[in-house]
Parts: sequence; C-alpha cells; structure tokens
Amino acid sequence: MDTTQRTDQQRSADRRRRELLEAADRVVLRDGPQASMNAIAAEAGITKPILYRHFGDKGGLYAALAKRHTDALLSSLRAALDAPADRRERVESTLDTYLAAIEARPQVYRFLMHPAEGSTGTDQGFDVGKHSAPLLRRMGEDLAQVIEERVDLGPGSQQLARVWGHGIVGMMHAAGDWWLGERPCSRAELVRSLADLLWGRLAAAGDRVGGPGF
Amino acid sequence: MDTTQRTDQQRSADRRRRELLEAADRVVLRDGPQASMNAIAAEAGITKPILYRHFGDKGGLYAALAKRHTDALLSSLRAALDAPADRRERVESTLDTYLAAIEARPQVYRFLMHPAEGSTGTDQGFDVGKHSAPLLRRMGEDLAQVIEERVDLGPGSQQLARVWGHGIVGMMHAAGDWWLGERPCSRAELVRSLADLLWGRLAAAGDRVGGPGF
DNA sequence: GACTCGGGTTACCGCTAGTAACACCGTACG
DNA sequence: CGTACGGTGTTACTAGCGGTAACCCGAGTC
Repeated sequence: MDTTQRTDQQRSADRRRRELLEAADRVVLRDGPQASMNAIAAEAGITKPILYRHFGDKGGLYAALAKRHTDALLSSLRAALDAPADRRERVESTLDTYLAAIEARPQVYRFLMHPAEGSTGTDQGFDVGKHSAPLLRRMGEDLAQVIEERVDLGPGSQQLARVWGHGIVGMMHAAGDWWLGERPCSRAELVRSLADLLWGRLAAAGDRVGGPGF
Repeated sequence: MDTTQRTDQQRSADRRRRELLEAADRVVLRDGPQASMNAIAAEAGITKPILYRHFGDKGGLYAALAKRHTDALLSSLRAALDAPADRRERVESTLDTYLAAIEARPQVYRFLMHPAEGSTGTDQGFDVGKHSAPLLRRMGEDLAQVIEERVDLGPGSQQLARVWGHGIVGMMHAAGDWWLGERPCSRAELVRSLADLLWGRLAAAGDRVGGPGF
C-alpha cells in the first residue's frame, strides 16, 4: 500500500515533470535562452511556485532541459564514433552528425551552448574555468575516451587523448558556429576541410612564396 | 573657437570615458561578468545615468570593455604569429601566448568569453549562430588571414584557410578552457600536445589492438 | 466533523536594466 | 546686472526578473 501509493505519487510527479519540461522546451525554442520562468509557467498552464517545487531554481530547470537534448545528441555522436569503419570515415561521420544536428535545430543548439548562467546566488569567487557549456565538456570527455580506447598513442596516451578530445570538440564547435552564422560552404565541404586539418594538411603544406613582405 | 571648444569637450569626455572603463574593469575583475551597473557606477564614484549617457546600455559598456582586452590580446597573438620562425615554432608560440594570457588573468578571460548578452531588447528572432564571443570570431578571422597569406594551400585556399582559422581557434579555446579548470598538465605539455594534433599525429597513429570488443 | 496533506494560487521581496524629471553651475549675450 | 543655455549630475521612478512566504482548497482518514 504504502509503496504502491508512493509509486503512484512518483509516477504522477514524473508525468507532471515531463509535461513541464515539454512546455519549457516549447518556450525556450520560441523565445531563446532568455525565456522567463513566468512565460514557461504560463505555457504549462500553471504558475511559478510549482515550477520551483519541481526544479528548485531556474538553473535546475535549464539543467534538466539541457540534459535531455545533450543525451540525445551524445548518443548519436557515440553511434557515429563507434561505427565499424576506418578512422577517417568515422571522424567525418561524427563531424557530419554534429553539424547536421546543429543545422537542423539551431535554437536547441544555442540553448545548449549558452545555458543562461544567470544564477543570482553565491557568485562570489565565481568558477573560473569550466564556464563552458556542459555539452562541450561531455563531448570532450566522451571523445577522449574513444580515442584512448581505439588509438595507439604510446606513453602518456591518456593525457594526450584528453587534450585531443577537448581540442577536437572545440574545433568542431567553433567551426560549426561560424559556419552556421555565415554559411560559406556546404556541410560536406566543411566536414572535409576539418578532417583534412586533423589529417595534417597544415603541416604538409608548403610555405607560400612571394607573400607580402616575406 | 567652435572647433577648439569641441575638442576640449571631447577630450574631457574621452578622459571621463577612460576613467569609467577602468572603474568598470575593476568591478568586472572583482565580481565577474555579473557585475551590475549600480556597482560599476558606485566604483566610479558616480551614478547610473552617467554610465548610460556614455555607453548607451550595458551591452555598449561591455562591448567597449571587451574591445580593449580583445585588442591587446589580438596584438600579442599577431606578434607571435608573425615572428620570423618556422611554422611549427610559430604555432607553438601562438598557442603558448594565448594560454599564458588566459592563465595570467582568468577573470578577464571569462569575461571576454561570456559577454553577458542580457539584452532585454528585441530578442525576437534571436541571432542564431554568431552567438560566440566576438573574441573567438576575431581570432578566427585573424588566423585565417595569416594562414591564407603564408601557407600554400592550392585551389580553394581562402575558404580552407577560414575553416581552419576558426577551427584551430576553437581547438585552442576549448582545450585552454578545460585545462584552466582541471590543470591536468603543464602549459608546455598542453602546447606540445595540441601542436602534435595539428601536425597529424592522429592520422599517423596506429589502431589499438585488443581493445574492448574489437 | 475535525484534521492532515499535497497541489495550487496570490501577493509579495529584493534585485536588475533603464529612464524621466529635476537641480546645479559656468558662460555667453542683451 | 540679469537671463537664458548647455553640460553634468542627482533623485526617484518604471517594468520585469528570479525566488518565496503565506494562504487556500479538495481528498482522504480517524
């Protein structure tokens, strides 16, 4: 009885929670990362305090919201990363998966990359470092793990893999962000250019002669 | 007469502006990017409306503030990038310059990378893409220009250079951010690892054998 | 019927960005 | 001398935010 009642309650609470998250999703997609708690509550057809009862504060709601999308994106990236193909193919497919995702739903992307961070709370001694979006960190760690598992890097491989994981993710992110804003080329070209960069074409290219003043 | 008077006024206004910017700098360095206009005005020994008369709105102040630091950092990066040395050396020295800068003044770094963006104004149809810090964009464009000038990339070189410019800057940024938070290794090691990545070590490394399930 | 308890609301606090309206003060002009 | 004026500064305010305390009401229970 007690347990069943508790599960009933919990089930109901979970359903509510999901409904609230979906409402929040709609509002964030419509209004961007600046969506207010009032607006979200209104969209959900209720008022602020119950939002706060469910998620604690705005950060909690946004974290929950971000977690869903992040998990979804990470799992599709994992699939591309773990495919049975050679390395270059896997790299290109992973890049393309990421870029296709941000291209398809740019608002979600923007929300994930810029999680409001308006916390009015204890901002004293603010977190220097780790200010990036959690999505970037998680992608970096994931990629590091895959590199460490599958690439033979010799001594110091773990540390090297982590540096590379975060570095490659950052490369992908910044290039994707720029590309999304300017659209200077097709997605396939971008993927190819980035893979070429990772494949050492920068090191292999010759110096340009007759440049200005050199 | 008229002109001299105007210059007098302008000079005075410029001095005021500089004073205000320095006060704002102190506050931002102390309180992080969440520094309020009230706090900045108090630090400068004046009240809010003056700040607004000088900078329009918070975005304007932050933009002016960011521009100073950004210009300073960009010029030192330029110096490293333009040094008369071979490419690998220049790359390492540029990476090191950037990392040393963010290591030396992490609060400034954080401010530059996360420019508040609280604009309450017309957020309808918010700028998707170009949401990154302007510093990243400018670094990317600068690097692209240097690559285009000095590296022979064959046909399509301009576009390739831009992709690489933004990509490399993103790599540097993400790795630097992660490194600043966790400090998993020395700066020199980080520089070396990133340069190795750019030099194609990922492509050159062999597959790891005996991995889990593979 | 009294009593609790979970879901919901109203009404508020303290804060923020931003602004309108007023006050002071040196200066040119009649 | 008086007076109108532009620049510099202030006080006092609005609108809206995140967050919360206090209350309210219906359902189940003894």
